Amino acid sequence: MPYTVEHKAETRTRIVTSARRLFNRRGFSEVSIDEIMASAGLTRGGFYNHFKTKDELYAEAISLTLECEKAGPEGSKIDFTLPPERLAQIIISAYLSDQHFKDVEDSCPLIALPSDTSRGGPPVRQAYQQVLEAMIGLFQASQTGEADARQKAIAIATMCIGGMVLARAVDDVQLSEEIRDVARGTALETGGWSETQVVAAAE
Amino acid sequence: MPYTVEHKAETRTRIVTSARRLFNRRGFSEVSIDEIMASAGLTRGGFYNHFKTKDELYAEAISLTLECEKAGPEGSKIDFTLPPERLAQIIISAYLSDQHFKDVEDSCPLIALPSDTSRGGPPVRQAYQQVLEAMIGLFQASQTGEADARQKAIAIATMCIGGMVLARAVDDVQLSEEIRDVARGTALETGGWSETQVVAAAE
DNA sequence: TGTACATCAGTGAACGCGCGTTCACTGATGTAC
DNA sequence: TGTACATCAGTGAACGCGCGTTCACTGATGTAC
Repeated sequence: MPYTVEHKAETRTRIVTSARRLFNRRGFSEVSIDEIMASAGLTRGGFYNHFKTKDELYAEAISLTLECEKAGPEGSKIDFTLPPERLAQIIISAYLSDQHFKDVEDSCPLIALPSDTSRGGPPVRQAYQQVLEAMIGLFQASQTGEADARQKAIAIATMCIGGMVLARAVDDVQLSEEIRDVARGTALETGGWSETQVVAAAE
Repeated sequence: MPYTVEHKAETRTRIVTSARRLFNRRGFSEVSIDEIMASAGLTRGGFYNHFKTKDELYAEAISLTLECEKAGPEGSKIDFTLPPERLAQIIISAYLSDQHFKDVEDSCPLIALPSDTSRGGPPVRQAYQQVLEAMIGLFQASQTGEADARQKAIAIATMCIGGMVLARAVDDVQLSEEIRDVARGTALETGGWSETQVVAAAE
């Protein structure tokens, strides 16, 4: 048996990672297999040793987020062992941060690809849902004791994702910031925290 | 001068309307000029009598919403002469309604095309921003007297659009409804209204 | 330990297809006489 | 009022191009002897 199983798995992951970055920037249909493979250091034809069709990639590109780190941008090394309440506050801030806003390629696919996902088949949508549920679960864990913990978690997630989606679509940088500021404030307030609290926690 | 100016303007509008519906369903890049023209009852070549490139259509397709009716789905004839506070409540409910959720083609482009817009040039983004600002302005008008009227308006808009974007991307219908319910409740609460109030107002 | 071999990940030319755009044309129309 | 004409909205064949996918191949590798 030539080449190890690990070798093939590694190559496959490299393809999915390249695809995720390109999809985040330009969407599913505007990225060609040629580009994905070249970006992974491979050539066109080899793609079909790993995937049956291009569509098969979509779901995997979105799910990739779950395997590496739950939410938040690549660069920000968030400590997921923190107590849930503090973790939630930090994630809200990181999610709506300037860094995450600008880092399109490595950003959360929930922000970059909702429209593409809406138009996709069940596999992509299920992957999207799974990542979203993970995010909701994270916020829900910060609301222990609250009767409407899940509702609050959903509201916070909607604020974070919705705020970033709008901030990215708009042309004016100032409006973009304004939306993110409001989203951050509202999300924190919904969670029962004030903005100053988070700043203090970050120090 | 053969054919009236109105005739050409009408045809142009017909093309943009067809494009808007197709874009809403499948996104900018997945719709061909052939399809748009056929859907408008015309043939391929004529397109370039009205537009220089395909890109020119994107902004116009999004702006179209402003000219016809401000926000809300095509079917729901919303009375924009109502007092701002009641109008806002009705719009929130209509925006997150089952009808608007299912009517993809005639839905608000803010929901259907945020990802496509993010990847587009300044004209599309400006058009998107204009429609968003109109929606924010509408909610802001319902908050007269409030010091943070604009912030509240932005939060409500983010909830409405973000909620619908997520509801459309997710695979499970129940989760989809759950998100819209939470978004509706939170948006109304942010505006200072209760759910029951709106139901009463609708009767 | 060294070698011959079978496997299969990766290559790159080739395929058919549909796209955005161009262009020579046609024919419905408003206008000048 | 009736007609000949100029205009230009709309037509549809044609263009070059890049896409997703296929396929015969190649050559690096782990394994059997």
